[in-house]
Amino acid sequence: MIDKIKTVCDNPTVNIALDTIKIGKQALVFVNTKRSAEKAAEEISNKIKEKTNELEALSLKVLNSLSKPTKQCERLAKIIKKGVAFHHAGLVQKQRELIEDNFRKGIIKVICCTPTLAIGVDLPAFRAVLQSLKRYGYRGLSYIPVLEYLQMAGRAGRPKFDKYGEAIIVASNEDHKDELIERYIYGEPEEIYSKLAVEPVLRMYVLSLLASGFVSSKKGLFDFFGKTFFAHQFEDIDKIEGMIERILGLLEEWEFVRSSGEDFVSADEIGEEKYKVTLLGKRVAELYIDPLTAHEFVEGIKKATSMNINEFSFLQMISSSLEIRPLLRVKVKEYERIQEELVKYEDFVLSGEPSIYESEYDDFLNSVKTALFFMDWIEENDEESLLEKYDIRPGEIRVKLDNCDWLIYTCEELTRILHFQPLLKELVKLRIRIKNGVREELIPLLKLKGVGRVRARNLFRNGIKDISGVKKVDYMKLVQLLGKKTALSVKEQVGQDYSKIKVKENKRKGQISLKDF
DNA sequence: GGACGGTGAAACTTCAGGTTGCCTC
DNA sequence: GAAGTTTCACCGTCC
Repeated sequence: MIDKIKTVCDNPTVNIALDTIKIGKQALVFVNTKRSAEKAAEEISNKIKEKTNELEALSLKVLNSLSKPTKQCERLAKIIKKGVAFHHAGLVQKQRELIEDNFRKGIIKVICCTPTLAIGVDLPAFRAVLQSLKRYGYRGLSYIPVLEYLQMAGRAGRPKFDKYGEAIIVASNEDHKDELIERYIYGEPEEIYSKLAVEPVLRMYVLSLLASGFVSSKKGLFDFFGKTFFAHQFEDIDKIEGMIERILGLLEEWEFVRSSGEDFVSADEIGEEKYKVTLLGKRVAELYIDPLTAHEFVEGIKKATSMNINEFSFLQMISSSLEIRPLLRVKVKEYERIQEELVKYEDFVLSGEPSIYESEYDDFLNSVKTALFFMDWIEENDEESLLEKYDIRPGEIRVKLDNCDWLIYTCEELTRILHFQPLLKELVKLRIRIKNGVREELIPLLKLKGVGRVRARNLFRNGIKDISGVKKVDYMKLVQLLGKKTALSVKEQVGQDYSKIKVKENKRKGQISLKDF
C-alpha cells in the first residue's frame, strides 16, 4: 500500500496526506504535540496550490473567531485556505467546530491533531495517520497505551462512505516497524482501571455518600465500596478500608463530618459508628469539589479575614488547587521573572509558601505563574499578549477561566457559610472580572446586556463610566460607539426609548471608538 | 588587529487533554 | 526521546 504513495518530500506524513487528497479521500494525522500539529499542517498546506472560494470564506471565519485574531488564528486561517487544518486544545470552541463541520462536509481534507480528536468527537476519515506513538509523560518519552492507539486507529473508515479505512503508523525504520507491529497490532489492550482509585475522587465519593444520606456509617461505606468495580480490581479489601478510614478521619478533622455518639459506642460496634455531615460538609458535597480543596479554601478564607489581601491572594489560592490543573509551567528562562513577581505579592499569599529547597517549590511557582496569568487577564490584556507572555492559547485560556470562575464561586459559597461578608463582596467582584477580563472600573457597565469587555472599555474611554453615564450620554454618540442595535438596546435597558429616532449609521459597521478618529 | 558575520556543532528546553462540577440569564 | 531553539566556538572577510 505504502509503496504506491508518491514521494513528494522526505516527510512521509506529508506524502501520505497529499496522496490521500489525490485519491479524493480525507485523512486525520495524529501527532503528539500542539506544535507538531501546527507544523505538520503547515508543511502539508505548503505543498498544495489550489484554493476554493469555500475555503477562503472558511478561512475568514476562523480568523475572526476572537475579538482580535492572534498569531495562532492567523496561522490556522492561512493553512485552511488549502483545505488543511490543525486541531488541538489551544483552539477556541468555535474554531474547532468550524474545522470539524467542514471536515464532515468534505471541504477540509486533512486535519493534523493532537489526541483531542481521538476522544469524544466522532470524526471518521478514510485514513488515520499516526506519526508517532510515543508521548512525553511521567517517565520521559514513552509508548502510549494500546487502548489509545486503538482510539486513534479507530477513526479510520467512514461507515457511510467507505468499505474500509486505513490506519497508517509511520515507522522510522524496519526494526522500529517490527517493534510497532508487535506492540500495537498484536498487542493486547490494557485493563481498564476504575477511576475511583484516584484519591480525590474517593474523597468526594465518601463525603457525598454521607451527605446524600445513602450511607451513614463506616460499615455502610465499607459495604458500598466493597461492591464497586474499584474493589473488584483492587482485591485488597483491607487496604480499601484503610483508605476510607483515613479519608473519614480527614473529613472529620476538616469539620465536614462529625461522628455522633462516639462516647457510647462499644468497641465491637465501632463499624456502626454513625457519621453526620455538617452544613459546611453538605455544601462541599453539593459543590462537587474535592474536600481537600474545600478545606484549603476554608483555611485560606479564614486567613484572609485577618490580613491584607488582593486579587492575587485568591487567584493564587485557586491556582494551588487540584481542580485548576494543569498549571502553567514556569520555563527555565522565566524562573527569575516569576520569582521577582512573587516578591511583589509575597505578603498577600494565603497558602503557605514552601522553601526553595522543597520539592513542592516548583509547583508553587507554577501556581504563581498561573495566578499572574489570571491577574493579567483581569487587567485587560488581550489573548495575543497572553499567548506571548504565558504561552497559553485562546482555547486553553477559556478552559482555565471557566474553571477559575467555578472555583471562585465555590469560594463565595464557603465564605457565605462562614459568614465573612466583607470577603464575599471581593469575591463577587473578582468573579465578574474573571468572567469578563476587565478592571474593576468597568464592572458597572457590564450589567448591560450586549456589553462585554471590549464595548465596556470603549464606553469608559469615552467618559461613560456607569449606568447614569449611559443615561446621560447623547444617543447619537452611543450609536457611534456601539452601533445602532446595541445602542438602542442599551438605552432601553436604562429606561430610555429611542426606537422612534431615525439614525443614519456610519459607513463603518458596528462599534466605533471616538479615539479612532 | 579588531569588528563583524556566517556556520555548524553542542547544549539546552520543552513536550496531550478534559469532565462536570454551580448558578443564571 | 526527539524536535526545535539557543549558545558558542571557530573561521573568513573587510576595514
